[in-house]
Amino acid sequence: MFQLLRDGQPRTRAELAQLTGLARSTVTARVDALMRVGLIAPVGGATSTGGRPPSLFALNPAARLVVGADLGATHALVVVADLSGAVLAEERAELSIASGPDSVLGWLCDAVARLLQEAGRRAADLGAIGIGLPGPVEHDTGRPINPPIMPGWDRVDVPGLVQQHFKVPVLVDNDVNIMALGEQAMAWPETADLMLIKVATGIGAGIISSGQLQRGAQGTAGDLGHVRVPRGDGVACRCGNTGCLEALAGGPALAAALSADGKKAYSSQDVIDLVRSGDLQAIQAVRQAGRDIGDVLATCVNLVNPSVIVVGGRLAQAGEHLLAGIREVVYRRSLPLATEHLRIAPSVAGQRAGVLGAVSLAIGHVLSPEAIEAAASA
Amino acid sequence: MFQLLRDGQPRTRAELAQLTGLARSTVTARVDALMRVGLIAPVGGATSTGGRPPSLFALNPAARLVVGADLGATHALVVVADLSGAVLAEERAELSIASGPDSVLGWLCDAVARLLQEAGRRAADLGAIGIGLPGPVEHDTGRPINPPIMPGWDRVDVPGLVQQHFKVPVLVDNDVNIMALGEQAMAWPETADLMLIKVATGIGAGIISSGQLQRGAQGTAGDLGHVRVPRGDGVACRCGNTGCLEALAGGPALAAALSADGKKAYSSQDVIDLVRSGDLQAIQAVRQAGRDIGDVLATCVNLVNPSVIVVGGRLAQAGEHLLAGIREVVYRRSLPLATEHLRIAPSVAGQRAGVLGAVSLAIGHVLSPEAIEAAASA
DNA sequence: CAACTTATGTTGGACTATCGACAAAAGTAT
DNA sequence: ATACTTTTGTCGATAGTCCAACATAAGTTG
Repeated sequence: MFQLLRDGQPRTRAELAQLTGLARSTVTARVDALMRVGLIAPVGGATSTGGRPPSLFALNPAARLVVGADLGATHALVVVADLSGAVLAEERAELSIASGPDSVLGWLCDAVARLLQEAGRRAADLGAIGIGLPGPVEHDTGRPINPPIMPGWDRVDVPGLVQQHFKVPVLVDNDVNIMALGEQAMAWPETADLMLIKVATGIGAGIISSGQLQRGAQGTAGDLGHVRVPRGDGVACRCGNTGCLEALAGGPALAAALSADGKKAYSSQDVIDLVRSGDLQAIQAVRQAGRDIGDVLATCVNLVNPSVIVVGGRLAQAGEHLLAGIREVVYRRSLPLATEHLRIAPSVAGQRAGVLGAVSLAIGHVLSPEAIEAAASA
Repeated sequence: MFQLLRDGQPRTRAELAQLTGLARSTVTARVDALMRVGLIAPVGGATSTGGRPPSLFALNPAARLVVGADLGATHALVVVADLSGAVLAEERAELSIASGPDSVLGWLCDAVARLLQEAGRRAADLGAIGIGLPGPVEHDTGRPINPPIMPGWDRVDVPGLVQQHFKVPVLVDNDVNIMALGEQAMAWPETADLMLIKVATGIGAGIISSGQLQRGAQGTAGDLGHVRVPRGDGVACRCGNTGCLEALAGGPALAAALSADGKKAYSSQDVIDLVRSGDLQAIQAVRQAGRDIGDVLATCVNLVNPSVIVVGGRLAQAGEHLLAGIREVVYRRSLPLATEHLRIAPSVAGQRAGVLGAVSLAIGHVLSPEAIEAAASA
């Protein structure tokens, strides 16, 4: 019943009675309980229609706080947000994930403490913490599993470490997965089948199907970086194989290709700068990268049949060129049935997709029926 | 609580009380209710351990019947089964799906009536009907959507037509999806992430992820037949595109390739016969088809990270050659993380996978908590 | 056969959820 | 101001679920 109020839309008791089919008195009782806990709050401004004006109330976003953290390979972003997903305070740091769990999570906990103070709230107001990590994660336990770029993190009990400082549920997931959640929360709330493609140093996909994040048997679902593409024959990849998508269309690969042509491009950012400055070669390279990615995505579209593909990650910020390349191939190669209603759109959240997804994950936990039940009965 | 008995394993009241944490008296009450409805029945043979011997009981498979139907392009198979999935009677027919819904579903209903009689049961014992169709289906409504090889079926209300004869829930799904369900029920009951590949005239995948069948936004998920493969450059496909997997590794494609070499191969069956007779060229062709399919599957494995891939469909009956080709490429091309615990296995159910999946779908509906609740309160 | 052990059946009561009806509140229309 | 309308608050009645304790049944063990 409370789930009706999750959207944050104000309702009246009479409306709820109508929607749930319960008696008005029952609705009143439950509303009272939720009000006492503070999860819902009255909101003024109800106009009478000839009688006593109804009293509106809605989810109280300030009832609890959540933390969202996006820990990347070389940088980290942490925010404190309310239950509506509005960011109250944030902190960014250049921080190498390779410095290990103790160092990184230590910084994280310190940052959370600072952000709470900045927001003028206390640790007791925290409802949950969501964390995104750049590698495979066993979501049920919150442990990274054989992460390639996170030395020292293998099977570390991340929730346990964080809970030494904050005694709240800690939800950990892959960074691409939480980006997918973030984009869905921001831009596609009605879409149950969404696929997010992150194109940066690596290339990965986060899949939301039937409204549920698909993590796969070992939590490695969506790893598209090392799929073989025909055009890549013979190109060596850091993974040891050849012909990987990442070795062809990843940021470092593009930079290398351009610098071989005499351009000054050593990083993904340089590639983007070149594109923005109108460099034709760079534009062509990015567009071709889009085509290569599209080649793989065409298969993915046929396989999972999403209704939206969101393209995010650093390289997606190089204008429409990447998107154009992807669209070009996907719409040509995928089945008409699957592409008929398929939209391919740029990321809305951009660099904040990850952290917003972590927030969304945490909010989802705080507002889950079980958590609400526990809060209301306590 | 009833869900504990779904597995069919006999339990005692005391065991159930232990497992559910409920009081023994509560368990007794519920057990009585289920017994009155007939859904569970006593099963003898309990040995005492020093006191009064416990009375065992378990799901009563005979309580309800279900119908499973696998309607293929040119043939149809219908069975009546009990709640354990045991087939009580079956009927097969050479029947073209292209003869239209009225004709095909008419035959289906007649066949069900005959099978019920054969099993000595009445229509009132029916709990649900599961149907598999060779094309995309909108599962919620049971309507085929733009099916390529089912003229006259577009958006037809299949459940409605069947329910004119049998007033029970009718569940419709894609044939590959129900094959996946069938294999899971038969051979991999513990596996939550399973992918079934059907290799026959067409090539398709049924994906079960986190225990749930993935149907995609329009119900076309798993359509791998028209993915482009590098080796297929220039080969025309019936879909109008070129380089499709199906045009290279589908049954007709293999037959055509072999007959171009002077072999007598006009159908998928001929190819299988050649392989079984030890024809080297045919074996090589099938193995190469396996490699081509493996090429696509490698991408799929990285994307959905299943723990089992089951290879079924007509061409999978040509011994281990197809499987060998698939394994060869998948284990080379997919990420070590994803293949570490991946098993690639032949179909156990074979030609009956589809119909058993339809049975499984129907049983799942009959034994769902809602259906049980409704039955117990009635 | 008597004592003991284990499992099942039964009963009355506590607790909760929900409803329907009535009373009160807070406006509008005349 | 008065009547009317619409919404909200309160209270007792009812049904359903679950439990704890007791009584009974059906074996084993000495």
